[in-house]
Amino acid sequence: MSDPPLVPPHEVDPVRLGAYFALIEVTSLLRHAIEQQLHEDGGLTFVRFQVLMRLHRSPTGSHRMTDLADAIVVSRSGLTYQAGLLEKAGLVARSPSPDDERGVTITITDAGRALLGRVLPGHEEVVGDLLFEPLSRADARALADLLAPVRDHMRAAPPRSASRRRARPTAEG
Amino acid sequence: MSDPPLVPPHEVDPVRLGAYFALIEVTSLLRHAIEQQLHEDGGLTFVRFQVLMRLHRSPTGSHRMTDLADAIVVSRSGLTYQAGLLEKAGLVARSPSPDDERGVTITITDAGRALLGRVLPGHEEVVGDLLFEPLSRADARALADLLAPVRDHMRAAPPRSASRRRARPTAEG
DNA sequence: TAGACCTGCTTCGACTTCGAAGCAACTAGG
DNA sequence: CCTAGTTGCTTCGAAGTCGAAGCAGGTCTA
Repeated sequence: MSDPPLVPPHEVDPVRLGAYFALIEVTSLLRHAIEQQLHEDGGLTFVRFQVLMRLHRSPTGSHRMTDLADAIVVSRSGLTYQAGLLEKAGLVARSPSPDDERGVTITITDAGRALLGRVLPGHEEVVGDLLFEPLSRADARALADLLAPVRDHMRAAPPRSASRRRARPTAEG
Repeated sequence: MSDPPLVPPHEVDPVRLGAYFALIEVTSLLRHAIEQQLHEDGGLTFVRFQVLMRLHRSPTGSHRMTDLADAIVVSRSGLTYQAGLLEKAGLVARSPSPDDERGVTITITDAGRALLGRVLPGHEEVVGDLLFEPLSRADARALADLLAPVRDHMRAAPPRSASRRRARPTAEG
């Protein structure tokens, strides 16, 4: 008798819990719907779509591989794989970076932009219907204003397993 | 000359765009950090963690497979796979549902709850540090209040490729 | 009760994803 | 110029994910 509790009881802020759960659930559902639309309308996955979008929105139409991987939050090897597929499909081109021989620059092609043109309307429709339908203009702005600092904070935070686990306020610089 | 533009120019609400991008980026980064912490602290993936959490928070400690798959937004086959792993590890048990012979009820074990107990502190730390650090209490509440209706709307929406693509207001019932 | 249909779960094959290891090219210090 | 260490990308094997197909168990209608 009197076993220690399997999950030590601790009070979790229910407001935070609700925000966290809703965030995970909303993006899971949204991503799922987006994947489906992209697949139907253009044979794309969300990752490949993000690659094309980032390149398309870049002034030069291109990026270094590593920068792109960080931007869309995917592993380097994962991006290599997807870039290979996109290249085989003629949607991007890869070339050695001019300044650094080991670097690879990935560039969107006209075919890539054309595919985006075919896929974007449906994409906007899905996002509009699912994410923004229940949100007023002010709500959308509020959401953006809440998430922007969070994103900046996460980007600034030690990218991977640095610190953590030693949250004690030590005197290290 | 005068080729048609590859991507037809259309005005996208920059506020919506910012909210959408920030949402995707924030959850991608958050999920990445969470996966890492769960793996280090308990050899769990996020999906397996979600399974255990849902079961743990259920009054009976159990769920039907299909309901659980819908709840955590994963395919049925995917859940079957993960449930197999969790069962092999002794963290859950599967049994035929009492009312419906083809249904399978999955139940968390004491070992499953114990593992949660070991993993949850680190989990809360990561979520707190990354997601909520830049947010005030009021911000967290605002975020939850914004996302709750979105979640409800998404849950209510036709789960998969229904309607869409015929957004034109036709006279069909 | 029979037949047709539907549902819940699992199996299967294809694809995606990751981290570790490998390789080429930069950089620093002598 | 060497050597050592670092950085950028790819290859490789292991694991996770999905949808389609399969199968057993329900449900409906006559």
